[in-house]
Amino acid sequence: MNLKTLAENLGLSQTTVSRALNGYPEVSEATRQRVQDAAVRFNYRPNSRAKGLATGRSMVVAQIVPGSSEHEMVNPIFGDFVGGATEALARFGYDMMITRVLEDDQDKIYRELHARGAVDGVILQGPSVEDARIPLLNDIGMPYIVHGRSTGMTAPYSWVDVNNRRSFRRATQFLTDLGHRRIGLINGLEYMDFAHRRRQGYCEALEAVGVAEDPALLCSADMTEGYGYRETRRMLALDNPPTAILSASMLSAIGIRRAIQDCGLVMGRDVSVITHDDDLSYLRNGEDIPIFTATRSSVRAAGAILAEQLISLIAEPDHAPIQHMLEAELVVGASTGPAPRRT
Amino acid sequence: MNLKTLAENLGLSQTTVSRALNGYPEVSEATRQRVQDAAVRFNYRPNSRAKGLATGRSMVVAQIVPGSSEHEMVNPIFGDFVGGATEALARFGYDMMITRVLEDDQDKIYRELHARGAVDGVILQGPSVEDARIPLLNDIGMPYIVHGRSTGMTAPYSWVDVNNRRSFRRATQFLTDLGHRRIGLINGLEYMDFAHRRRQGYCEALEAVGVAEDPALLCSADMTEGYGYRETRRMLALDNPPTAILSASMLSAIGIRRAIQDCGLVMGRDVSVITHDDDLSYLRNGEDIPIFTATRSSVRAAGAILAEQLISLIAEPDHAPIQHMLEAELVVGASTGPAPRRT
DNA sequence: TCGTCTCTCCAAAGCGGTTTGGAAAATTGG
DNA sequence: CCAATTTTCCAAACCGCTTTGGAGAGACGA
Repeated sequence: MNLKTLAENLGLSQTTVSRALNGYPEVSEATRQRVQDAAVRFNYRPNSRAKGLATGRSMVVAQIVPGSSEHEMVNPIFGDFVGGATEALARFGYDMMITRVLEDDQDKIYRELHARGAVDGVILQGPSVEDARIPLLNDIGMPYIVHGRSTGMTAPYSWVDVNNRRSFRRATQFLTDLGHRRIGLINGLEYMDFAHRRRQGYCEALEAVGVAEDPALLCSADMTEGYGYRETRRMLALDNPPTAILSASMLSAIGIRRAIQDCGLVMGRDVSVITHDDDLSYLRNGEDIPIFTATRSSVRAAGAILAEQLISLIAEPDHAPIQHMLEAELVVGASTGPAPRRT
Repeated sequence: MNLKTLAENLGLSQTTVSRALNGYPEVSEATRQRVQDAAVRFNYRPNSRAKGLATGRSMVVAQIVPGSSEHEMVNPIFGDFVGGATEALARFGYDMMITRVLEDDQDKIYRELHARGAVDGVILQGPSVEDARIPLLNDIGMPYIVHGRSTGMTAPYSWVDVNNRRSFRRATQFLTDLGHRRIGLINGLEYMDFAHRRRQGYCEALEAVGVAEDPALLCSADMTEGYGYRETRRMLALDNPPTAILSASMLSAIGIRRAIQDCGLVMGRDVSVITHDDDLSYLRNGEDIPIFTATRSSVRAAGAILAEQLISLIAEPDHAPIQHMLEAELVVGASTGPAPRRT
C-alpha cells in the first residue's frame, strides 16, 4: 500500500493524504479523520526511503565501531550504551545504524556516510587523546557528538562525558583519607582519553598528600579479567606492595579480587579496591550492598543523553557545541577499609 | 555532488554515467575510465535513499533488541555478535540497523519495518521456546534468520544455532566419566530455547548413568555473576552438595568460582565446574590454558555466519530455509577433576 | 552504395514520498 | 447579494537514482 493507491481509495489527492497524515493545518478535521482511519485500515506506512529522499533526512544515526583486525576487542559497554541510545532515538523516530570500520579507512567511511546521505548524524565512541576523527568530522560538516572527550583538541566539539578526572581523584582521595599511601592503578589503555584523565585524577590526589607516583604501581591495557588478575599478582609480589588498588572496570576488578584471594589476602581488609562501574545490566556491582566501592556512572543513561543531544544538533545545525558533563557517584561497598598498619 | 551534476560535468547523460559506475557493458571502456576518474575526483557517492528507492532494496538488515522495561538486561553477547555480523555484512555492502522494541508491540514494529521498506531482512535474537515472532515473520513475508532455534515450531524457518543439547550432554558425560554423580546445573532462563536444550542434554547424560535429577541442583535465571555465586552457595550448603556444577555462561561461572573459594574449597579439586563459553572478546576464558573447562562456541563467528546466510536468503527469496548447526568444542581447563572420594 | 549489425549513448519514465503555487468552494462582511 | 477572505483540496514539480526503449554512428558484408 503506497500513498498513491491510498489516495485513490479515498478519492483524494496524494497531497491531501500526505498532509492529513503529517498534521498540516490545510486539511479539515473531518478529512483528516477519514484519512487516518483508512491509513490504519490498510496498514499504510510511508516508505522510509521515499520519505527520506523527499525530505532530505534519513532519520538514522550511525555509530561507528572501530576494529583494526579480526581479534579486536569489543567494548563491553557496547550493549548497554546502544540500549540506552536506541531507546531515546526511538522516541524521536530515529533508528540507529551500526557500521564497522577498519582503522585505516575511517576517513573514507565517514566521508562516504555523509556523501551517501545515509545518516543524519554520528555518535563517536571511545575517543583517544587528540582524536583525529574530530577534526575530520568538523571538516565534513556532519552533525556528531562524542561519547567522551579528547584531550588536546583545540577546535570546539560536542561531547557527553563522565568527569573521569574528578571521580578518580575523589576515589584516590577516599583511599588516602583511609590512610593508604601505596595505591596501584590498573588502568585502561592510556591513549584512550578516559584512561588518560583517570590517571591525571589519580596523580593529583597522590600529589595532594605528597606521594610520588611509582611506575611499578601503574599499568595500562585492555580491561579484562585476566589483566586485573595478572597485574595484581605482580603488584602484590613487590617488596613494597600496594595496600589499595584502583581499577578501571568491573571486569578487571573481578580479576583483582581473584588475585587477592589467591594470595591468601582479604579484599577490604588487606587490600582495598575501588573500581569504576559502568552499571552494566549484566555486570551489576552486587545486588543489595555493593561488592566493590566504586565510581559509578550508568553508561546506559549516557547513551540516552548522547542520543537526545545529537538529535537536537541535527535539528539545529548551527547549534553551539554541546558539552555535557556527568558526575560519577562514589558508592561505598565492602572492598575498602582503613590501610592495614605496617607490620 | 549528485549524478546529474556529475553527468553535466562530463558532458554525458545520467544514464551513461550510472551504467559506467555500475559496471554495465553498454559503455565503452574509455568512457567508463573517464567517468570513474571523475567520480573519484568529485568524491561522488550515489545517494543511498535514491538508490534504494530506484532499486527497491535498502541494503540494510535489522536486528531487533527486545526490552520490556527500562531495566531489562542487555545480553552480554550483543557486542561480539554484532561485531561478527557487521563485519560480514560490510563485505556485501549491507549495513546493520538496531531497533529497540518493547515486548508488547513486537507485532507492530516488525510489520512496520517491512511496510516502510526500511530493511531487507531481519536477524532474530534470543528465541524462546515456541517463539511467536517466527510465525509472525513468516506471515509478513520478510526474509529473516534466527540466532538459535525454537522448540515446538512446526513451520520451517531458517536458523543458525549451536548444538546446545549435545554440548551439554557431552559436558555432563565428561563429569560422570570422572565419577561425578551430584552435578548442579546453573542454567539460563529456561523459557529461552538455548537453556531449555541445555537442560535436556544435561538430563539425558544423567539418565545414561542412572542418576535421577534433583530439583535442588537445578536453577534457572538471568546469567549474572551474582546469580552464579548465590546458587552455588546455596547448593554447597545442602546436606548432599554437588561435586560438580555446570554453568550456562562465563559470568555465572566467575560467580561460581568465587562461591567455591568463599566456602574454603578448591575449584577443580573439591568442586568441578564446566561452563559454556561464548568466546567473548572481553571475557576470555584464560589466556594460555583455559581457566574453566568449557563448551566453547564463538558467538562472533556465529554472527558472521548468520549475516551471510541472511544475505543469501535476501538474494534468493524462495530459497529453502537454511538450517546451520554449529558444534561447540569441549575444551579442558583447570576447573575439572575426578570426583572427590566420599569421606 | 546500401541495408544490417554492433557500439555507444540518451531521453524519459518510474520508485514513493513532500511541497509549491494555485484554484475551487465555502464563509464572512458590508 | 456580491466582493473579499478563508478553507479545502489538487496538479505538478522535485528529491537522486535505475532502467526501458530507442536513436545515431560506424563497421561490415554483399
